[in-house]
Amino acid sequence: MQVSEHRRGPVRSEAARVAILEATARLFETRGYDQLTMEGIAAEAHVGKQTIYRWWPSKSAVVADCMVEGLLLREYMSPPDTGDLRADLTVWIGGILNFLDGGGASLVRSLVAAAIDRPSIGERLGEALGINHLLNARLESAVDVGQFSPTRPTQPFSRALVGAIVLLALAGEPAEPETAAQLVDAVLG
Amino acid sequence: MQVSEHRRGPVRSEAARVAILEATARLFETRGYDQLTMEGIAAEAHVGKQTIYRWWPSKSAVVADCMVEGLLLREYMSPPDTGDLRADLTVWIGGILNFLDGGGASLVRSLVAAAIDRPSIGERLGEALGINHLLNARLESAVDVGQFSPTRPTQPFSRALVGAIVLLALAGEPAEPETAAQLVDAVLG
DNA sequence: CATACGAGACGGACCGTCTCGTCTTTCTGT
DNA sequence: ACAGAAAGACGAGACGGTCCGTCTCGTATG
Repeated sequence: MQVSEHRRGPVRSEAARVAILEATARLFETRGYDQLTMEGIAAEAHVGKQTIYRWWPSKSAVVADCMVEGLLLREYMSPPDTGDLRADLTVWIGGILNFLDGGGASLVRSLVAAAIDRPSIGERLGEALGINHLLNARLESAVDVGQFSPTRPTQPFSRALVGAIVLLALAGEPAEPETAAQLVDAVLG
Repeated sequence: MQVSEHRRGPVRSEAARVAILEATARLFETRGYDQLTMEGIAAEAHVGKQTIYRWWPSKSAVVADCMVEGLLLREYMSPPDTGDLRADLTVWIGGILNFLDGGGASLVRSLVAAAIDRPSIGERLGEALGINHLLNARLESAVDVGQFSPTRPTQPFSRALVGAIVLLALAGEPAEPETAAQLVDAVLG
């Protein structure tokens, strides 16, 4: 029984989809979230506005798909693993703080704004940025070596660490050199 | 040499200032931050738009002053002090999570949105909501009783705890009963 | 022949500025 | 001392501008 899986007519244009996501990522990184407009995306991607609205309900949904596709951030997401948890976390957070001071804070603010606008982005943000995956994996590895107590739940720990970083990004104050080490000392004990 | 401290003409109307802040707080709590408009505030406060723009540069600046005046939140900011740090933090965070589940999450999301729009609100948020003051005081108290290591910096610890709560609010998922205890276990160790 | 596409017109919401006429406070001249 | 002028805050709202989200074209594709 040959059943057509497609309606009649042309299928969704992959070229348009990619062009929209890439244009969004491009504008997002240069202009920030609130300067990002549907009309701007359409123009940048050489696409009709209706083509965006046909597949995404809102600006933040487009941004969310940009993250899922890995077009945003991707770096700064994977803590190193040299066997020394405290040192690894300090280096990792130090790198993130440098990124924040170098203009990354506004990008993070924009991502949080997108997450507020559409809570599902918040989950994707957390997952895509490795709150659960990469950082948790590093913590599990530390448990095996006896550097992290098995009684401490890793997921809430990761949430606290990432939450502190997000608050630092929201505050917008330049981080002191010792901020990373202090944060690690504070949460590791 | 009599030097006048005032320009000529009438002084700023305290009635208008209070009416604007109260109208903002009222609309903010019922409508949320993005539904809050300058024109809506002006109408609700029976005030000309120019009177708002004369004293505040933006919507988020008005919201910031609402917080400074204590017209927003105020509860949920003071952790108890029974002498048992772990229990106190668990109870305190549990109360906040209940508040978030009961509709408070969208209010927090709106406040974070305001903080993004104007970073100075972020600082005021932190200060006014007790990240530094009340929670730090509770931690210092715990240091005196030997329940919190003096080598752990209290300010970054507070930031991590509040950051975790903010992320929970942004995620929008209802909190499990054990979430508060898990978070405390994760950060206290 | 059904449907996605690029392009863009359209009404609506809200922004931030401005311009009214009115009222209140302080300075100036007699 | 006292009238009036000067300055500025006030409520109200008109105005152009930007962006939204919907819609309607004609074209291209399966």
